[in-house]
Amino acid sequence: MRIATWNVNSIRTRAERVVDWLQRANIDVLAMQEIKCKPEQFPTDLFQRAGYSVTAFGLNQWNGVAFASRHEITDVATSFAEMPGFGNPVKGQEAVQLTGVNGLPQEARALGVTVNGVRLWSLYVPNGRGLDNPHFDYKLDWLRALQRNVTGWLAENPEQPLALMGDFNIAPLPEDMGDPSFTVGESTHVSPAERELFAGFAPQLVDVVRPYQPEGYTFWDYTKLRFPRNEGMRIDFILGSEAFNDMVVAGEIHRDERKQDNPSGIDIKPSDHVPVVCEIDQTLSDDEFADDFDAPMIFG
DNA sequence: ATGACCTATACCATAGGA
Repeated sequence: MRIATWNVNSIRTRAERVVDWLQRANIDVLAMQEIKCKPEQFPTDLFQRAGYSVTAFGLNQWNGVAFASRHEITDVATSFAEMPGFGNPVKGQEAVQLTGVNGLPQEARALGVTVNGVRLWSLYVPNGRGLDNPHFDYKLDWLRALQRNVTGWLAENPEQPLALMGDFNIAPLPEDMGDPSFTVGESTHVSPAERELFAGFAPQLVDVVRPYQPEGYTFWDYTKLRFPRNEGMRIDFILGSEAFNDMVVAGEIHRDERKQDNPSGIDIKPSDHVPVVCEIDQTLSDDEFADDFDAPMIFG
């Protein structure tokens, strides 16, 4: 099963390009971030015609997360426990917008699903905006709450194949930051606090792509010729539990999707992020329950 | 020269992005 994450920067603008890539890259499950629309505005038909079902969560023109999958999606969650909120309630979304642990309205930044027995989260970690901005504290609190959830989920079931996928808005290692306008001590994405929190997902969760793809960025700012100069950042990740990581057989960063010209010639501008992919072989699973996918269990 | 963008919206200016 080929699993991917992609901050698409508006799915309505880029739907044809995304679906074309799904087919070219033979992707089974895609976690999307920044769909920038409500579920009823999502171009679901286009995905369905290509053989993908869609689960989307968005409140307005900001944020928004979704999954597209060739396999059945179950157990949908639009937030995790104790997720903090930010800002003001979105008008007209009282029915679906939950209140965070801090009393503020939760944003559309997390979507949990189960596919083929694998628990997957599409995550759009808050940007932070600036080290002295309230959004930065929100970012750290949001990550701390996520970490508490991961600890809880794996304490409950240590053998569960689980992956956090998405735009973490953190460049964890020095080599992950190639944008000269970001400086340790002055900028978000590279601060010690953010990097410590990211590193804190280990050893429960590990970056499953980096062993296969040790170099390369996943984002280049639209401005300042960042892509032609290759001044990007590695901020999009797939973090897998031990059971998930044991099944991984490939990891990829699809850098060409940042190019203006689509490899298939579709005239749609690129997102500022590129897809990050991992391939898992579920026959490698040690989980006796996962064996159900291949052969009936023999009891007694 | 280190600048040059992109998206959505109560739309021609602003918010948000990273």
